[in-house]
Amino acid sequence: MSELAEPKRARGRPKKTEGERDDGNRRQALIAAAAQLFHRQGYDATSTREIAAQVGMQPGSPFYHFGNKQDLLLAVMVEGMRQASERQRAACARLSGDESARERLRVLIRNQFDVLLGPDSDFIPVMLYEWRSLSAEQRQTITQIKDEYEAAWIPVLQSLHDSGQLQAPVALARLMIFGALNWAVQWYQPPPKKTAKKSPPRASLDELTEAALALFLRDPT
Amino acid sequence: MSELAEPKRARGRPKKTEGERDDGNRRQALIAAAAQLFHRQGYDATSTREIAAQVGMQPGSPFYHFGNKQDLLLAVMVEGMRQASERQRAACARLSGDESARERLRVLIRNQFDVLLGPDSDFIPVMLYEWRSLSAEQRQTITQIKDEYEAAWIPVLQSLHDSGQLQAPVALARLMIFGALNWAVQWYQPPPKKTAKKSPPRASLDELTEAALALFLRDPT
DNA sequence: ACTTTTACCAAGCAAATGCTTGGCATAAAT
DNA sequence: ATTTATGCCAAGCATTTGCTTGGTAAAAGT
Repeated sequence: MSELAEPKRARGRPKKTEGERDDGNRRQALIAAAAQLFHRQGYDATSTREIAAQVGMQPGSPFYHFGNKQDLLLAVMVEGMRQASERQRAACARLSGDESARERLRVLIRNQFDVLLGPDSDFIPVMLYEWRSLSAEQRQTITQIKDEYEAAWIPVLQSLHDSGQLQAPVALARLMIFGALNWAVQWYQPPPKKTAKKSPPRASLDELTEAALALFLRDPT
Repeated sequence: MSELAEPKRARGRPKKTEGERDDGNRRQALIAAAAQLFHRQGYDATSTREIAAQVGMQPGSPFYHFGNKQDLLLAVMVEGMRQASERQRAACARLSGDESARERLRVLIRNQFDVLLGPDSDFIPVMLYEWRSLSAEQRQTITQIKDEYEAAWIPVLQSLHDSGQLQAPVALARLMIFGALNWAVQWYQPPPKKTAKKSPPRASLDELTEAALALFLRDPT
């Protein structure tokens, strides 16, 4: 029956003296598992036991890495914003510099869809739809990061507004555009790779991006 | 001390023989209280005890009116959709008939903002942001009602698309427009009545409506 | 006057959940 | 070789939570 001699996972990793080599990848595994489950079921509907089981831990073990469940949620969101910001920076850096404002908006929107709907993107949806579960000061923490992320949109929108391609006031336009994009989490289903018959036509992220541009922007002059 | 002779609330209402006169207004009180608390704190974060206390009941009493907590949530959503549909019907009926498509969209958007952000409008936000907590068949129930509600938008959008005022494909445009509007629940704060100094300028629902129209539509040639 | 129905209270149960505590095995540090 | 720090297990505690059950006061029906 009970063979207590399984090839147990390596235990007892010490502190890392030489520059964070191979640091807490168990902690990262917890964050990833939590992101997935929080996304699928919601924060309150997901127990810490479930998260522990997903990474092969015992029910109490996650609390070695995180003081409480809320801290784990915050970690998911911070990790998500870190990834999103990095991607956005990279995507913008890929622009040669003299692109049109319309083109720069296209890049921002496409990146947002990627972060929201792409593969392994559970983090940002969790941030968008579970942030009521944070404490007041935790909320302040991620609000700060989020504002920084969204700041990159303002000059682009302002430029489009000045050239007449965007008519609504910039502040409200930004909020509504984010709404239109973020809401996609609620309805988007990725197109099947092997196109089965009878499946309703589903749009790709590129098609979504074009539709969004067509919805928000007028023709340049 | 314990005076057990308080003027206890009338109890023992029988079945209504004559056409539903004064029917279950305690049940309605429960639905309203649940809507408010679900809206403020979320479904999972609100206990049935809290709802009971809000209407002056004992912890177990709500289960006389509703079989379980999920049924109460469903009742909130159904009630919300009933109100929203009725308002939308009334607003559309108020149109003289030969209005422009743009004008008809304005009415729809304005009504949506009313339902989302107006006073005593906790029902629809609950429906939008808590429907993960429903069972599969409950979800089907409100999906049906919601589709009916949203159906009124399609001919208007189609007409705008045909006339070139709306460029994006109608199906995607509808989803994105609803996203832009529904997302307002996350950020909108009504403008203060007595305009205190130092308060950031906050838009009225009319201003939101105009901004939305300016964002989505082009000039009608 | 009587029965029945309605709407609720009083009390509590069983399960789930967040979190704690003490200990142990492994690996790094000395 | 010894010590120390780390990462996790095993077990459980305390609270919360959805929900149940038996009883009961008041109104409606007869």
